[in-house]
Amino acid sequence: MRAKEELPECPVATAVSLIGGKWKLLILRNLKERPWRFNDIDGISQKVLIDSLRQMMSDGLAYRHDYHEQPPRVEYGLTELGTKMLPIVNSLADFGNYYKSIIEQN
Amino acid sequence: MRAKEELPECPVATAVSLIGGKWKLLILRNLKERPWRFNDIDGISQKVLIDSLRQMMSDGLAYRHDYHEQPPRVEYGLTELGTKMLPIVNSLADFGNYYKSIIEQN
DNA sequence: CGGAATCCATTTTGATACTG
DNA sequence: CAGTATCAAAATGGATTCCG
Repeated sequence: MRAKEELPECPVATAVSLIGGKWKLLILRNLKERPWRFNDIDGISQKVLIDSLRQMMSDGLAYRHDYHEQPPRVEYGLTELGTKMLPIVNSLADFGNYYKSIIEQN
Repeated sequence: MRAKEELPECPVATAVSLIGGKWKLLILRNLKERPWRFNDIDGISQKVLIDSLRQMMSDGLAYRHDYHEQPPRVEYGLTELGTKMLPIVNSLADFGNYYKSIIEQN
């Protein structure tokens, strides 16, 4: 979790600081569907994926569970706090669909 | 407006492609309040501001009105399509407020 | 498999000075 | 005031190699 002092005053800016960056919203979209195993996201590289996940974990939005198996198996998912972000994903999806429908009319 | 072919299939990815980047959501937050004149946004530089606004205009989300006065006066605002993004800003604000309230409890 | 660690290229962002 | 132009700095992205 962030320290209070690091957060902007504006709530929108606070949220942006948590899910900004090129990929976090898409990661969120995937985590929403199901806790999931490494790999399998669009065109994101391993480095960027793991970096993003670690930030989300340190912000209290995602968790990681290691099954301690061989071969390795881990699982990522949203914490309860993380699930509170789902309305953001939904409003993005709504707008995306609307935008696409407008585009297609023309 | 974007061409259909440039848009990702996923609606979330579509929305992210429109409001991604470090500043667009904050610009959207400001445009929401009122059509407004240049300058006066947090710590954003003129260059980034104008670059972002131009992208938003070319995507059909924002408009620019030039009053053709001396000294120059222009006004930026959201198009009707742009206002359809406001639920995104609202969900961000809701989450931001929630996150801050959690932080303060600890 | 699920990473970690490097190294580097590209993209974004930002600071400053200048113009009509 | 509302921008341009230029350049520097920083964030981000990606490829590759290595490890338990």
